[in-house]
Order: sequence, then C-alpha cells, then structure tokens
Amino acid sequence: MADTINGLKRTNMCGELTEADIGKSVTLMGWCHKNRDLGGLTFITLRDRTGEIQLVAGPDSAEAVREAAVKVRSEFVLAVQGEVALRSAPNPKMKTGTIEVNLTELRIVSESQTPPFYIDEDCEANEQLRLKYRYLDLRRPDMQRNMILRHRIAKSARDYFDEKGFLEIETPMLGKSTPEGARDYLVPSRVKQGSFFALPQSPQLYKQLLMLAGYDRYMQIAKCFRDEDLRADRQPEFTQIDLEMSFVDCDDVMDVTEGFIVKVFKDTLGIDIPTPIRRITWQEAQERYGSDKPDLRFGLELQDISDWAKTIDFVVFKGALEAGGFVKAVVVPGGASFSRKEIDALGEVAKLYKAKGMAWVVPSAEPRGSFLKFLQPDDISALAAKVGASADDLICIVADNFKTVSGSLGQVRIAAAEKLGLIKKGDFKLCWVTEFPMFEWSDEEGRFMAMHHPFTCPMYEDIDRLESDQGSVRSRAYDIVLNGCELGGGSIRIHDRELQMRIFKLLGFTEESAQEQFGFLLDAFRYGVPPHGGLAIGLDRMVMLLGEMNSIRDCIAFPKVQNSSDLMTEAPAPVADKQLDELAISIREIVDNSGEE
RNA sequence: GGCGCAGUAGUUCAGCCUGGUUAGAAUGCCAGCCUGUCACGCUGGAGGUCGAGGGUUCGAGCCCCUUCUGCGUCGCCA
Repeated sequence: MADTINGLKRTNMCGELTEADIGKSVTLMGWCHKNRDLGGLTFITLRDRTGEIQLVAGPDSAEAVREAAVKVRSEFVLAVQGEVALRSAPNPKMKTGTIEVNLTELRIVSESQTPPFYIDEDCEANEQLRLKYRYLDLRRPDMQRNMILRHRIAKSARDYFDEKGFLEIETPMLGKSTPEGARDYLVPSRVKQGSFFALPQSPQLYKQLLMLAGYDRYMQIAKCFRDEDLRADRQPEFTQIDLEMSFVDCDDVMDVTEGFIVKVFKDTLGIDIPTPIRRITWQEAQERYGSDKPDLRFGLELQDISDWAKTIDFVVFKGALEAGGFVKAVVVPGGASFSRKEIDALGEVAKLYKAKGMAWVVPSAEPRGSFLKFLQPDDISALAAKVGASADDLICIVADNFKTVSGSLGQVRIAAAEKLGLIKKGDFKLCWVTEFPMFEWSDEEGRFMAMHHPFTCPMYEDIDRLESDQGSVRSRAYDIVLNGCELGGGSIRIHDRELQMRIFKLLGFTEESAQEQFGFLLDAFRYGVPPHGGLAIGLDRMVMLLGEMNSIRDCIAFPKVQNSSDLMTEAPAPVADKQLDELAISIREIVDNSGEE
C-alpha cells in the first residue's frame, strides 16, 4: 500500500523556491524527475508544473528517509518535507540550482511503471507514442508551457472583451446541418429517429440572432467542428474566439480586434505590435504576394512582366497572354548561386500549385536560364532592369491565368524565402486582407460559391453588379493574417431580408430550399435586424503561432491524428447494437481494414 | 482520392543500395558497489514477431507485391 499525504499540506511549488527560502521547512509534492543514488547520498529531482528542485537524503537524514529515497524511481509521486539549504555545488543550468531541500520526510504516494519515453523538455519520442500516452506527454515542461500559454491567451480574450462591453454567451453544440461549407459531424436523434443534429462549424447564425435579439456585443470561446481532412495547422475539432457586434462597420470590428491582438501579444510575449495594422486589399495581396494570406516577414514581391513578355517570341508567354493571362516574376536575391537542382526544386513548387512550369533566368554576364534560346542579350538586360535584378539574382517566371500565376509564384516566393533564411524566429508581421471577392467559381459545382459565407454583405458600391457581373463583386469581409497564416476572419453581415434572398438565389438556392434550411433566420429577419458584423479568431492557431510551435497538436491537450482518430482513447469506435437500435440506425457494411484477423 | 517520408530492443537510431553464422550502438531498465551528483561513475545482466501478410531465393531486416500505422502535402476546409 502506497503512502498517503495524510497530515501533510503542500507549502510551496518546486520551481518557485528561491534562496530567500533558505532555512525554511517546506512541504513539497510532485513527480520524481530523476534519482541519482551515490551510495549513502541520494539526490532526487522533484518536478511539478512550476519546475524542478533537488532533494537530498544523506547521512544526516533519518534512516527511513534514506531507505525510501533509494527506492524512488522515475515518475513516482512523492510527498516530502525538508529544509531549504544553500547548495555546496550549485548547478547553473537549473533555475533552482543554487538551493536544495534536505529531506526530513519522504513518502512514496504513488509508484510508476517505467514510462515509455523520458519525460523531458526535448522529447525525442515520436509523436505516435507521445499521443498514445498523451497524459505523460503533457507532463513535459514544454507541453505544460504550451497549455499555460493557451490559458493566458484565452484569459486575455475574456478580460479584453469583457472590458469592451462584450457578453460571453454560449450557443448550442447540437444544431442543424447545413449543406454549404464544410462537412458536418452528425449526431443522431434518439427521440426523432432518422433525424440528425449537426455539431457547429461555427456559431455563425446563433451569434447573428443574438445581435437581432439586442445583445449588441457578444463573444464566446467556441468549440467548432469540421469533418474535413487534417493538416499540421488544422484539426477537426477546434476553438475560436468568436465575436459579433451590432451597429458597426468593418472599421469598428477591425479596430476592436486590433486592440485584442495588441493586448494578447503584450500580455503573453511582452511584444508591442505597431498599430494600425497594415491593410491590404485581396486584389493587392494577390498581385504583390500571390496569396490571400501574405507573409510580410520578407519581400520578394511578385512583379508583372507581361509588357516585357509580349516582346519575347516564346510560345509559353504568348499562349498565356493571348488567353488573357499574365506573366509575372519573383526576383530571388543571390539566387544565381543556386544549383540547377535547387532551381528545379523551386520549379517543382510552382508545378505543385498548378503552374505548367517555371521559367527562370540569371541575368549575369554569361546568362543562365531555362529559355535562353528565345532571348536576345537585350531582352535579358531589359528584364533585369524592369524587375530590378542584379547579376547575382535569380528571376523566377510563371505565365498563366491570374489565379494560377498568383498561387504558384506566391508559393515559389515562400519557398525561396525559406531557402534564403529570410524567415526569422520571433518575428511577427500582421496584416488585414480586405475586399475579398464575394463569390468564387467552383468547377466542381458548376456555379459560384460564397467565398466567405452566404451571410456576408457585399460592398455597397458593387451591389448593382450582383446579377450582371457576379465575379467582380467584392464583400465586406476581412481576414487577419499573421506570418502568412490566416489567424481569423469575419465580415459585416447582411441585415436585409431582401438582399439575403438575392444572395441565396445567386448561390443556387430556390425560395423553398432557402426557407427549408435557413427559415428560422429569414423569419427572424422580419423582426428588426440591426446592422451587425463580427469576426472569429482561431485560438489554436494563435497559440501555435505565438508559441512558435510546429504543429497545432502541440497546443491542444488531446488532439486528433490525420485520420481524425484519437490514439489515446481509440475514438471513434464501434458502439453496441443496443445503442444503434435505439437510434434506428443500421450499419450498411463493416469494412474491416484493420489488417488483423 | 493522389503524391512524398517514416516504421528494427522500453526509447532514439545504425544495418537495407550490394541478401549469407548468434541483428548492433547509445540511452533507458534490473542487480551490486559508490558521501556532492545533476547526461553521476564503475561492474555485471536482462531485453527483438526487424509494423503485418504474401512472393522471389538454398537462404530475406535487406529484393518484389499487397496492406496497416504515423507524419507532411495536393484535392478538400463556405
């Protein structure tokens, strides 16, 4: 039977002891991080979430303490008493390295098997193992720091928005499935067999109805669910700092958000973010950075060289230009030193993002390039002059339609910056991207889709083109972008029932289907809707970016892996027939692809 | 759904290209010794379905096929 903590009360945390505590008798509780038994003298490093402290059981200790000390193994839970003393041999690598605790009592409260991996700062175990034993992984100091950072950001949000007069109001997890947007996670109803709830992709409609209900300023740290494939920065279950405001325009939402961004950087990292945060229209972002989430930590902007390309007798350029496309370039400083293989790697990046290829040229005295036979010496100098390239530089060129040129060259820009080491740790560059297109053509659906969502308000000056030139209509939407990552986004919403119906119609809804899916909203819109708008910030991404983590999984206590399962609980899992019967659900076919008999 | 990377002691890896006795290293673990360690040290020991299945071969960790698992990514994510 293990010892109890009966009669002991923790007086201090391990990492918070200092030389000011020398001479005090303290009671500590935590995990054995490491045990060093020198024979007659035993050192134990005790760890809790605040840090570590060295415990000593030596010749002056009671025999029971010495006996217990040599039995202690990694990850045993200990409750100890002792006196804080100055160390004769300090350890400068340790925060509490100048002091130690001479034990007067040592209780082994809980023993531990040898953990499958060493619980330490720099964990070398692979992530599969870490996730299976997540409760051990979460003991590691860097994971604990991540969780603490997450808490502080969430707290910062609640404090800030409370101060600004926002009310935190919870919205339902069990709602109605909507076909637009991402795939829903469905929850079957037992009471109404054959019908399903959907877990929210976002609290969008609820928060709009809260505005209609007069709550004026709402915020929520909201769980959201999307049944889509995962990425390093995407989980099926994630958290948003969600807000909505009444009687506002874009500037009001952006201003209040900026205030929060400034506060959260200051509160958590001590960094002052300069304001106002730069604003770039979607069009400009695409033209200059080839992205709707530009990374402003480096230059390497895209340059339109269509005028120059017009003069070149090169079929790739001619073809693109005749089809109404563009020829654009990125200058990679010092890229002349890249090997053919390295340049080809940039070309592969362009191809991955739909470019048919990437032309390149080094405008040195003896030029190198992929299409030199189509170029006269004057052409090369003219190009170099136009894009401001020197003989040491590499000019990367893509010719295609606007979307493909932007997308592919934008990725080449990022790849080149990474290669050149232009992306520095601790550098945070924010911007707003505004005036998004309202609609985006979907080849798959054969119709225009809402780029943001169907409740986004078009820009007033574009409304008269809604029916005549859908593709040119811009919306009153805005994204906040940090280091090339979409941190959050929002819009001013439609508050006019007629306009909302017009948008639904353009998105392919009939009167009936709109009524069936969004009837509650359309009905509500008959009862006095304030102009309103809002925004949602991805909390997980914010924690990941501020903590400079490699994966969103590192800031979520219990994350899912790539196939949306949980390696620790092994969810999702089959359920008992009885449960299915109650829900009137039968499974069509069990595909056993476990690879086991 | 596509592409790429990875899977070998508890853990991190080497071995695979070029098949050949008993699969190695480090660390961890266990035992003994050790009074100032902090990557403690010294001595000894245990520990392997080489992810799984099939094929080629006299012989497979290594070559081939299939598959499972994890990661990254394209599609997807209004």
